[in-house]
Amino acid sequence: MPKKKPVGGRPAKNYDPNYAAKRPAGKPGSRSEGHRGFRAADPNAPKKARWNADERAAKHAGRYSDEPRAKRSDDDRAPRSFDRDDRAPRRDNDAPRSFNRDDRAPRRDNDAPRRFDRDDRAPRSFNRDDRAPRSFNRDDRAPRRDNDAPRRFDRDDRAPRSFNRDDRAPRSAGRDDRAPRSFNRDDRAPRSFNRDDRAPRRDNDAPRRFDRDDRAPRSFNRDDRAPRSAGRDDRAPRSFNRDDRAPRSFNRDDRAPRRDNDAPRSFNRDDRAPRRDNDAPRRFDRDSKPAFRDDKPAFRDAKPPRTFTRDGRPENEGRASDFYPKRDAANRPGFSGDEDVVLERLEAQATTATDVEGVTFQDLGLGGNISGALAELGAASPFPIQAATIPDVLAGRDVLGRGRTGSGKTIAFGAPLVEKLMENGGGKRREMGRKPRALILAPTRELALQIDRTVQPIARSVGLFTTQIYGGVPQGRQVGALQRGVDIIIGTPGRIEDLIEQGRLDLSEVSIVVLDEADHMCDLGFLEPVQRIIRETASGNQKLLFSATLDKGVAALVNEFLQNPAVHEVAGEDQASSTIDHRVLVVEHRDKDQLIEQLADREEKTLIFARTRAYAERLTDQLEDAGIPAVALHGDLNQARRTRNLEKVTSGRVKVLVATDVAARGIHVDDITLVVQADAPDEYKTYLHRSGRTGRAGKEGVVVTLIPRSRQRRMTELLGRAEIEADFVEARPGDDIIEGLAGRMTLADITA
DNA sequence: AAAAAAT
Repeated sequence: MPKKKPVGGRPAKNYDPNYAAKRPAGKPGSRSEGHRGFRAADPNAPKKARWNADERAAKHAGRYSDEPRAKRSDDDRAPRSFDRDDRAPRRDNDAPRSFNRDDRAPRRDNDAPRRFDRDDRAPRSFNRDDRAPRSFNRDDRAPRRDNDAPRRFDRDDRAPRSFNRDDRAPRSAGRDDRAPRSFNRDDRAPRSFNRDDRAPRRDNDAPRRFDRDDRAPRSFNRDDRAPRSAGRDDRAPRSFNRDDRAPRSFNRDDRAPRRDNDAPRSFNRDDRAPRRDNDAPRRFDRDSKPAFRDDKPAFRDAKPPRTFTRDGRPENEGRASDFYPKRDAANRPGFSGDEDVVLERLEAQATTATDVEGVTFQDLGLGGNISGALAELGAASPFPIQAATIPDVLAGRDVLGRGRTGSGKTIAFGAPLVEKLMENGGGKRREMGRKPRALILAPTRELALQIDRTVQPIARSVGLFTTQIYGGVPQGRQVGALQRGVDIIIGTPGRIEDLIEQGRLDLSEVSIVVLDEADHMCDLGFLEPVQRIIRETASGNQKLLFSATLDKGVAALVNEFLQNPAVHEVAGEDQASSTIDHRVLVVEHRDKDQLIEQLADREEKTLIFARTRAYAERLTDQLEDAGIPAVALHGDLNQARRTRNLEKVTSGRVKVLVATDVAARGIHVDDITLVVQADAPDEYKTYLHRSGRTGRAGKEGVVVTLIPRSRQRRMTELLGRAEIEADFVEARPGDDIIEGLAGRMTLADITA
């Protein structure tokens, strides 16, 4: 029950210019001279009472126990619980905001907060890529607060939503397309907060708000195991290309000298030096990772795995390749390459398309139900990576698999995983509260969802159940599914750890662990949670690690958890066989936004990558303001909007998606024909994953990277590591090359 | 810098 600005009749004090004169005697007034409520402090007033320790303790009694709480002024915020079921007690994104409302309520009687709020957002528009982006870092608000230790108020301040409350009702009422989804209450409430408070900023926000808010997401309620959401995600790409190499040079010792001389800015070979400081911890961490050690047989002794055929066909002799290509120049001792790390050679079994001809999923050892489910998903016959890894997975081996983006990795681990569970499942099937027996970890929620869309129908075909465990949504439904009993968990690390700590998730019977985007899961920030989670599972169980850019980074996990893994990759997947056209535009910084606008102004789907959430958000606003419908995808959005925005692009209702690297890996959206990197990536692997969002299923795609002149050298090196050839062209807004890339001119004519 | 849990 938000406070409302009074309408007509009796004006509240803050709306009454004459209030100061009418103010009841004896009540305190403002101490600010010049404020209309100003009243000089009374020198004879009694000293203000202070809490002593006991009183304070009494006041807080019950707050952290079952004992009823002391009555607090904000207890009336309870109402939010009545429109949601499983979220009432503790949960989720909007909970903090509700606190916020109450804390702010006293201030909200006038319009001041709104102005502050706008001020808070203003810095964003100045955000260049190098600015601290996060809106809740607001030093400018600090002076206003004198009472609150907890930082989280900061965050809360930013969503002064009570106006929006008012906005919201009329909005949703007038909207047909929302009604059918009204069962999705969980998603709705959180949604309105963030967005709405931005409204004041714009003059023409109405159409845009429609764009963003009018649809409930659909993917949340998937814990229920509706078997029908046949995943279209994983099947598309049937091309046999390989997109990436893993080589990384290993020496970074040169960075100290470079960092020291900040002064000679003009001599910087690239613009990287000034940023170095940020990287330090991470690089340190990487360097400190266990290098490949000869005494660890895991990688060095990886034996050529069994052939994928079961009918006695000859083994693939002589196909073994270097899993990690040599980078001779960088490999020499003493050579200081750049920050990338060269990987130890690793024998991997390479499978080619011809090896797979005529092979069926049943040949590989999958049962009829599963093969049928795969066919329904559009996978009539196995891709090379699937043919390569499925037999080894069925044989119970640990497997490392590398296949280019969109080569069918999800089925490569998902299908045999289900087969194994079914074979071993026996009597426990469908038992209430049974413990999960397989775990699939992914780095982002969207990817976890997408994996589930593929794995769930396969699992259901043999009577197994999956559930998603990821953050940003109420946990009640997830916990409920666990209590009923599931076989396969698909999720992200944070919520999984959370539920383990709460005692609601027991992984002790997990016999298969899958890490999708395994190299990424070994990056700083992911590695440790992942290690902790894996340690919760049955020791010695089967591990499957997959990624398009699987590299040395996974050694930390391999050495601890894997035993004699089979290592597979797909041969012939080089950039020459790719369907992607790579371009680098050398641009003036001041032209960048306009160029992006011109590139995005096209009929087909465009994906724009920005380095920060703030920049992604700003670009989205800018495109919208220019009349180009666009949606954003980044971690500052609540999960409901993330899902909804992605769905808008998947369905084609919006053609432009502006994302951070949350969308770089694994996400499949049909028919993205242009990827624009508004900021160049720092790592070649990121480049490969981002560009892998286009050119899928053998279709053509274009990747455009915008860089400043100062970054040319660094970009050249990155492309070298990625083994990508790309033209560098200087470009200004309106140039033919821009028109060509956007499809308004024929690109061939321009470049020919 | 981003991502991944909330609070």
